[in-house]
Amino acid sequence: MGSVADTAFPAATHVSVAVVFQVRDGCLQVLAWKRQRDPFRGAFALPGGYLSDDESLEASITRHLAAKVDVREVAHIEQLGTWSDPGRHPSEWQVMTAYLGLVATGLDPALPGDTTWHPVDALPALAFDHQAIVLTARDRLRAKLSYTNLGFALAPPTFTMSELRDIYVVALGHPVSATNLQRVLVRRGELVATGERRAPGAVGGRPASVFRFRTSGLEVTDQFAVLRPPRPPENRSGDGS
Amino acid sequence: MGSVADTAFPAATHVSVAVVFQVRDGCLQVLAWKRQRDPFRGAFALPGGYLSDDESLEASITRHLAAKVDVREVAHIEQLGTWSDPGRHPSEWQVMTAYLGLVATGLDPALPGDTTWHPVDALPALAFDHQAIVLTARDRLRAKLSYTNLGFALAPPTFTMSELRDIYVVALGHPVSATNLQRVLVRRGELVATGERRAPGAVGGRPASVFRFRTSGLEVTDQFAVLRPPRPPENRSGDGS
DNA sequence: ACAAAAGTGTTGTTACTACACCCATGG
DNA sequence: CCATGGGTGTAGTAACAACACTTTTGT
Repeated sequence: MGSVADTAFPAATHVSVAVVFQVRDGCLQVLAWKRQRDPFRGAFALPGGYLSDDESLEASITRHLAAKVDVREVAHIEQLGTWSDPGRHPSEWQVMTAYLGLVATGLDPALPGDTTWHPVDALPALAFDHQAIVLTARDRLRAKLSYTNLGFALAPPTFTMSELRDIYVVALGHPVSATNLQRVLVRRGELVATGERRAPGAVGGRPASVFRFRTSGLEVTDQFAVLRPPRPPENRSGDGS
Repeated sequence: MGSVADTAFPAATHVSVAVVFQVRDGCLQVLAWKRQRDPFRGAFALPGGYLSDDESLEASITRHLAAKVDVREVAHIEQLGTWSDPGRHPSEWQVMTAYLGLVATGLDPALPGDTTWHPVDALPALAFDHQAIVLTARDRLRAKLSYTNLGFALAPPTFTMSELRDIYVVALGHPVSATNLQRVLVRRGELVATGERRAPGAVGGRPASVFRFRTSGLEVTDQFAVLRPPRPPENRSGDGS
């Protein structure tokens, strides 16, 4: 790939890590485990580890994540980026590829003793450059909630609009109207009503309609926010809708 | 970072490559060089090469790019992603991080003999998985032209709206109105008028105003395409702009 | 005068937000 | 019968696209 003068150097080690988010207890939380060894003994770190022989990064992060959480409960995972500052690890030349993973609200995966959820708004000291990675992951999540159907990975299989609204509020960090959220997501085709209704709570109130996401795979629902291509010059009468 | 069972494996080699785009001769072109050696002898490949000791990926791609083009003429560069399929290189276990680079229209950098521009719409056979990388890069460029000021990296220092329109048409692949493009970019604060005017061509026509981009660094200009946070209840008169 | 290119004014549309008001249930 | 939460209807708005029309030049 390089020119003739290039030869393979003693290669950097490559690790994969994952920022796994879940909305639980009313706040956005991230999975981290407590290091027992130097460097950063006692600090929390993101789950991950070394890339193995003949393994893709996707396979690597899935394998390492499986040691911390049941990966069947991770509804979505995507590559965030690769960090390669030579000084990012104190004693090793290490390149890191980070992933964003999402677990639906309501699940409570079994975790090993060293692993816990931490509110993103009140993070403990994190090892290496992991804090910056977490914030990058949160930015990615917030952006994609706006223009994709990524909510499917944060929400339980079915939900009322109030429940979904609460999830969006926590993930986005700003108020969201359940009324308008419903209309936006239904119009985009992300959400469909199941026809069921949820019984009201002890204090009364009208029973809420139950919704689900139409698909459980990532779809871009608003690709061209601006500068969209011109519509083909259809005749506007007699459209088949 | 990993658990106790993890040890460093014989590490994959890591290469960086760049998809360098320029709008030239009325189409979007990408920089590639012709391989003289196996594998893929005779095919074209993206510029790039091995990661060196104590070097970040950004430094690496800049260094390798410098062998093919004057990097001072690359107006913008950003990480695209990392490809790690074990089978992507026929004889070596190789992880690749790809970058997107942009060169402004009008420049004509000196290139080595093995390196040429290729229209993205008529690519020759590319080595490895480089064709997929080029298409990913084009998608990224098209998306970011819509919601950021990334046009600054494709346009010359100053330009008329017709010239800028032609660049956007080629990069986006669909018609763009110069009239509306001006209003959108000026309203967003991306574009400012220099006050100069460009003399009309031989066939006449009104002289065109000359514009420039306000900044030459990436800025997100339309962060919340949807689900934007509610406006704070300001009094709408007397804003300080 | 006329063609060509640039620029302005204006209307229409989409996809939202905002908010008043109505509906269904439990105590 | 009324508080509570859910849902509907509708007005307001930002940011576009579309297009007719006007301005400024060269021949």
